Amino acid sequence: MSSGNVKHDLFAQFARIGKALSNANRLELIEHLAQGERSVDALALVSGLSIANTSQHLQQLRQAGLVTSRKDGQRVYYSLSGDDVVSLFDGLRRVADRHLAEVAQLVSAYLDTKDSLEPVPAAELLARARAGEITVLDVRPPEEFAAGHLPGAINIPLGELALRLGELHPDREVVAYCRGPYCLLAFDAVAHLRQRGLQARRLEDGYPEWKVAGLPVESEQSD
Amino acid sequence: MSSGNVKHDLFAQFARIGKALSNANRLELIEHLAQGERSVDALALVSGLSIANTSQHLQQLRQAGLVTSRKDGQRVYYSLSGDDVVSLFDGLRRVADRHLAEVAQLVSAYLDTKDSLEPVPAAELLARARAGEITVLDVRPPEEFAAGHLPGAINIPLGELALRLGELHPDREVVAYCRGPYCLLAFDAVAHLRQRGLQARRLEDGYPEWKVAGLPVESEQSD
DNA sequence: TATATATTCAATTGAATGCTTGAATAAGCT
DNA sequence: AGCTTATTCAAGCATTCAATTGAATATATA
Repeated sequence: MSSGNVKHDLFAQFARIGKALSNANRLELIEHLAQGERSVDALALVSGLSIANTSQHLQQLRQAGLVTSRKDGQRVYYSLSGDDVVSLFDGLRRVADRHLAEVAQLVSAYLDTKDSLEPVPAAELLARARAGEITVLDVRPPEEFAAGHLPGAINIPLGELALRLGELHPDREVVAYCRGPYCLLAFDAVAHLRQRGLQARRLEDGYPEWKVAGLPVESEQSD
Repeated sequence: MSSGNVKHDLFAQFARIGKALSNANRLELIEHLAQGERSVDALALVSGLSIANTSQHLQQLRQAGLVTSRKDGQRVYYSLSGDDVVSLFDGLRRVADRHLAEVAQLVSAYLDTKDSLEPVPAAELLARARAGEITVLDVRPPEEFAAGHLPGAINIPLGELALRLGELHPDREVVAYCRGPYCLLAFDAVAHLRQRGLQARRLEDGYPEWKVAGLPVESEQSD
């Protein structure tokens, strides 16, 4: 009995975390937080939830130990409570990928519709970027950007795109890229930008392919 | 919008898995299944749930893609759908360990009460085992047992203990051990056996310590 | 001191969850 | 064919959840 109770209590604690992961909106918040500390209203904006609702979900995540918060001035910043949360989220994604048929369907549908976005070949990007006709957008995290990126590219991670639209020239076509041809970040970015009325396409490949092809790159140091 | 919907749908799928992990009883079922394929009634027995309730939880786990089932004769055997489920569960446990104060409290309370179980020193176990006064019980998984175990030990993984009590001599004291001094399997086994009215204590250390101390071991090959 | 801004709290509503109970399948056994 | 065992299905009840709404705290700015 004593062992049984403690064990069950322990599982009940684990279940609190499972419960925190049992809602799509909370998972979306976690994904945004995986890119760094965010305030409540920034999270509400990117997730499309009301402020109050966002706040309440964040509190549930905090009670489950998945996020922490700090108050600075009149706003509260939330962040993931550790890298283990990221890998837990990854584990969730991986299991879903492998064992839920619905996920495979969604992903393939996703990629299909995206092919209608007419990707830009590397040579075309290079020529038009040199001519100043396009904005080259790198949607990877800053660390990866710093390690190397396309010449003249500006770096706005996908999660910050909604907040930093002002940094893009409104009349110039945007060409987005990320890690590789199947990296979803660039798809998302293009879809997002088009929604906002900008002209946007994605690079046919990603940064690694570009580099391997011997095309010019920049890194923070060489700048 | 299109991107937003697909993305949200994708998260909704991930959330299904989170939901499956949001209940203590389901987590307990997963833990048992991590030790191998089990029938519904075996799971109901070890988890203390009603048959119908167990069946329903298992169906939820199956719908979330975490377990699969096969029918053999008149019974249905469930098993985890992959190793990724085990590591997902591990991730859950790890996050809980690190970020939930309640878990730390429970675990320390657990270990405290267990110290009242007066662990058996290695030398005493060796002497009394040779004299045939005690049953030496290894509660680790069969693979680990096969790789090496204490001389004369019998192997009943913790999850099977409830089902295989009959294999233990009812009047002989049982000394249980597992991986190490903080391995909870042996604690659980002792608590469980005492509940069932057997005399039981645990070895002070675990198998690795025993082996390192130069005490005699057996393995399946040398048998 | 008044007035925004950012966040949280509290109350409410409709839907979902966990568990129980009793009936319905379905596969052996005699 | 009957009987037993193992599992699933279906209905019902108390509890919990997600989201909305409007009010309540803080913290800044004028």
